[in-house]
Amino acid sequence: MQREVMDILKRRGIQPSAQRVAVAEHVLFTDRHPSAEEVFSAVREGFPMLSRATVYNTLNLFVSKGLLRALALAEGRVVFDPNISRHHHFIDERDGRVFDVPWEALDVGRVEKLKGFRVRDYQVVMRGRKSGSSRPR
Amino acid sequence: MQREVMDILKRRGIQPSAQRVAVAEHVLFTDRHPSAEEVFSAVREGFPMLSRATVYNTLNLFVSKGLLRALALAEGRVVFDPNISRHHHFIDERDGRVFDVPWEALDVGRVEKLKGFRVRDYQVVMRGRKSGSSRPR
DNA sequence: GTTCGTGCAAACGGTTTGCAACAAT
DNA sequence: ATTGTTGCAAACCGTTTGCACGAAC
Repeated sequence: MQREVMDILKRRGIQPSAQRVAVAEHVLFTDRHPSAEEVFSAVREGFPMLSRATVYNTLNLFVSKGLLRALALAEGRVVFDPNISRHHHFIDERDGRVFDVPWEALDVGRVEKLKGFRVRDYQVVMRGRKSGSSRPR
Repeated sequence: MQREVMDILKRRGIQPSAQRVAVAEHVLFTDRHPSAEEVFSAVREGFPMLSRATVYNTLNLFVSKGLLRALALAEGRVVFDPNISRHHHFIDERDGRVFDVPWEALDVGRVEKLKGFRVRDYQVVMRGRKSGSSRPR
């Protein structure tokens, strides 16, 4: 695992320090859209010598290297999404949790033909309540 | 104009103080999606005895009364949109400006049928470059 | 005189930056 | 020696809050 993560980092031109690998392990393989603070406390449990600044620096580094996307969907907090491919997002209005919605699950038409705008990227942002299992982890 | 704004506020159960009317005049009839800071400096030019806290309180009051929508589209700042009806948004990646895109300009299908999500509201968020007039105001 | 709105400054939460220490090359 | 990475604390920015004053009913 460590090995694999180190390779991913190197492939993007990121020097794989111990802290960066630890952060990567927690953020690259999740579908939970963690905030910087969540990453910080989670990683620190198994890695106490880790500072908040390093987490922020590392996450921003990953974003700039294309390993993560930063999402500013809800106000006041940015969350990170390791899913780089096109997809949509659903936000649970109760607790602010963010869920990925597959690109093929929705049909969006006429975006490319919009007059006056050169659309480089787009997504549908939905808000509502997740139905089914009331509070899964 | 003042008269008209006062009526709008009263109709929503908001006591129309001088500051609230001044803020309303600047934010209710614009398509520019101003931030709180922008509202503050703009309104203060014609109304110097106005504090930042009052602007924030007033904008939040307007949101809670349904006169405005708060949008957290770009990170680090919330902007306010007096357009309450359904519409989409386009964000110019050069300068972060936000534009409304009419609801009918796009086709979005299969949102209501999404398994596992009860979608109460949604919009398409697009990013790219505004074409045509390079820097309109 | 009670309620409501305001201004001010302080507090706040999330994020960034400056800097000195340290590790790796 | 140079370069790059970390931790710490301070700075920072947008926003909220506590409080006392003042206006309106």
